[in-house]
Amino acid sequence: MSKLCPTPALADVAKLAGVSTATVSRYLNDPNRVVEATRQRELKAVDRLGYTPNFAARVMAVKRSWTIGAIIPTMENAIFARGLQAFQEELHQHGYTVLVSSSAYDPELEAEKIRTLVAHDADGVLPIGHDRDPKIYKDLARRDIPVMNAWSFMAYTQIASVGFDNRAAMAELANRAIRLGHQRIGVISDITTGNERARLRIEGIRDAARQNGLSLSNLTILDPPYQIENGAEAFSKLMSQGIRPKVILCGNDVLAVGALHRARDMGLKVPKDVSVTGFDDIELARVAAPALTTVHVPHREMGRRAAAALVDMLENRTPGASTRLATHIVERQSLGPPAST
Amino acid sequence: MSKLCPTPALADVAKLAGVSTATVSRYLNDPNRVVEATRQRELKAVDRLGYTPNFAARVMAVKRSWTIGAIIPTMENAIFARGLQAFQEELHQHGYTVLVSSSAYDPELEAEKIRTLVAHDADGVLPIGHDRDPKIYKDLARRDIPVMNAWSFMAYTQIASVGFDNRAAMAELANRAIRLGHQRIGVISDITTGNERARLRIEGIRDAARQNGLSLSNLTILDPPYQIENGAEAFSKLMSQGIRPKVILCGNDVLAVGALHRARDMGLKVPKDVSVTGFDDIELARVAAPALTTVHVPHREMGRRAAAALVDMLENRTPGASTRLATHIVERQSLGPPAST
DNA sequence: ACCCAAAATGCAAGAGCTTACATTTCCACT
DNA sequence: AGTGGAAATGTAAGCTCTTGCATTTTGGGT
Repeated sequence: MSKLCPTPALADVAKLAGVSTATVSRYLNDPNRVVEATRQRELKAVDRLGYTPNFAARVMAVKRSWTIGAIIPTMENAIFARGLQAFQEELHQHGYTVLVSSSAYDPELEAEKIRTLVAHDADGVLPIGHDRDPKIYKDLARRDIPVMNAWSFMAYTQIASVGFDNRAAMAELANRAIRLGHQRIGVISDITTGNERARLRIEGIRDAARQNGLSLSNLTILDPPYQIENGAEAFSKLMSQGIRPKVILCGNDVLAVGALHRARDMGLKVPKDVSVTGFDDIELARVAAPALTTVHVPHREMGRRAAAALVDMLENRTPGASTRLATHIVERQSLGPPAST
Repeated sequence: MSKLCPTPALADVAKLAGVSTATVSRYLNDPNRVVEATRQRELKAVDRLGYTPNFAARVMAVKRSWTIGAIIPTMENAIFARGLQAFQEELHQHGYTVLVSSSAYDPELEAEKIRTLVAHDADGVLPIGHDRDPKIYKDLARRDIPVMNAWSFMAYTQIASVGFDNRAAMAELANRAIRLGHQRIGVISDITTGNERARLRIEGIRDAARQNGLSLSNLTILDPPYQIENGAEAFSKLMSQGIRPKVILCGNDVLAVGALHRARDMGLKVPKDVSVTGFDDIELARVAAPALTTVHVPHREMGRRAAAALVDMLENRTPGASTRLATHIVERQSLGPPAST
C-alpha cells in the first residue's frame, strides 16, 4: 500500500483521503476551510503517509517563500551572533525562517551569497553594512525584494538601515582617551574594504584627534583580518614603533582581546603601561583580563528592529524606515591615563 | 521592451534570444552543449534581462537541490564555527551550498529545523551529535536523505558519524588531573539533555575516577546552559561547597573561561589555588589568562571529513562510513597539582 | 417538501525549470 | 552533388503545489 511511497505528494494524500488535491491544499493551509469529516480523513491520510509539503512547489505556486536571508561577514566570532539570534526570534514570531550565509568579509563572495539567497526565493534580505556594488541593490530593487542593512545607521541613502553611528561612537571613545592625556594612538581596525563600519570608526578617531588639536601623524592604523591572533600580531607591530603608543583603540573586542593577550606576553601591564579598548561589548569583553573598556552596541535590539522593519516592509509594502540606535561607552579596566614616562 | 520584466524567466530569455527554452536551459547548465553563435545570443539575452534561474523551479524539475543543511546547537559561540567553516568550504568545492540552522540546544526546535531543511529539499543533513528522536532518523531514511552526525564518533549505530571519542578524551584529561594528585573534582558540564557528547564526557570523568580508585562522591557535577556567564556562576557554586574542589573540569572552553574569570574575581590563583580545564581548544583557550589546558578537537578536519563523506553518500549512494578522529590534550597553564593545604 | 444562498469541494490552469524523444542542421566523405 | 551520422535544437510532458472559477452539497426558512 501507499505507505511505501518514499516522498508522498499532495496527490497521494488526496487519493487516500478520497478528495481532490485542492481540498487537501486548503486543509493544509487552513483546516477550517474544510468540513469536520473531511478534516478527519485528511488528517489520517497525512500522517498515514507521513506527508510533508514540498517547499519548492509551494514557493513556485505562491511566489512567496517566507524565508529571509541574512548575510554576515563571519560566523567565527560572536559579534553578529546575538543580534542575529534576536533577528531570528523576531522573524520566527511572524512565521519567517531565516537562512544565514557568511561572506568571510569578501565582497565577491558576499555578492554570490546574496544571489544564492535570491535564487532561493528569499522574501527579504539583511546584509551587514552598506558598502557593496550598487548593482546588487539595483537587482534586488528590480525584483522588489526588501533589503534592510544592519549594524550601521546611514541617514542619506535609499536603503533602509537599522544601526548606530559608528563614527560618532568611536569618536566618543577616542575623545575620552585623548582627554585622559593620550597623544600617540595605535589603531587596530577591522578590515576596511567593503566595510564602511570599520572606515567610519577610523574616521571617528580622526575626528577626535582633530577636535583636540592632535596631529593625525600621531595615529598609526593597522587593519588585519578579524581574528584574535591577528589582534595580537598587530599589537606587536604597533609596539615595535619608535615611540610606542600608550593607547590602542581596536575596531572590535576580538581584536582587542588579542592585543590584551600579547601585552601580557610582553610583560606590559594594562592599563598602566598601555591602554586597550574594544568595540561591540560582546561577552568576551567582560571576561577578558583586565575587563575591556569598550563601546556597547545594542545587538539584540538591533536584530529585533531589523526583523520588525523587514516584516513591515514585506506585509505592508512600505518603503522601510531607518532607525538609529544609541551606543554608549562601557567603562571597565583597560583604559587609563598614560603613565608619565 | 522586456527590460522592464521584474523577474525574467527562462522563457523570456528564450524569446529574446530566439531559441527554445530547452536550448537556454542547456546553455545555462553547460555552455558547451550549444553552438558558439547561439551561446553569444543567449549570453546577451541573459544579461540584458538580468536573468537568474529560479531555484525552486529547478529543484522541482531535477529533484536535487545541491543544498545540504547543518543544524548546530548554537551559533553564539565559536565552538562549531571552525568545523562548520571547513564543512562549507569542502562542500562548496563540490558545488553544494550549506544552510545553517541553530537549535538553541532544544530538541523540539532541532526537530523542527530539520523538518524545515527537508522541506527546503536539502539533499543531505548534518546534525551535531546522535541523540534525537528515532522518528527523525526514520523519516530521513524513508526520504532517502543521507545523514551524517558530527562531533561524536559512535561505532555501533545505523547513522554514519565523524567525530571523536568524547568519553575517552575526557577520561584522559581527568586521569591526568587525578595523577597530579587531585581528589575532589568539580565538573561544569554542557547541557546534557539530548546531548550525548556532554554525557559521555561526564562518563569519562567517572571512568577515570573509578580507574584510580576514587569514590564517585568526590565528583560534583553541574550543567548550566552554555555561556561564559554560566561558567562563572557554576564556578561560584562549586566553590561554596564544604570542601572546595581543587580542580574544575569543564565541558568546554567557554564554560572554562567563565570559571577562570570568576576565579580571578574571587582572588583565586589558577592553577595554584584551583585548576581549571576546558574542552575543544578554540581560540579563546589560547588567549585566556592563564592559557587553558584543554582537549584539542580537530575541528577543521572533522568538518572536512563530514563534508567529504556526505558528498560520497550523495554521489555514489553509498551507505556512509564513520570516522573516528583523534584528540589530544593541550597542556597550557591552567592545570597543576593541588596545593598542599 | 422545496428553494436558495452559502459553504464545501472539484477542475484545471499555471508557476519556471529539465529532459526524453523527435526533428532539423551540419559537415566530412564518397 | 549526395549521403549518413553526429551535433544542435525544438517539443512537450512532468515535477508539486495553489487558486480562480465552476459545480455540488448543505441546511435554514417557508
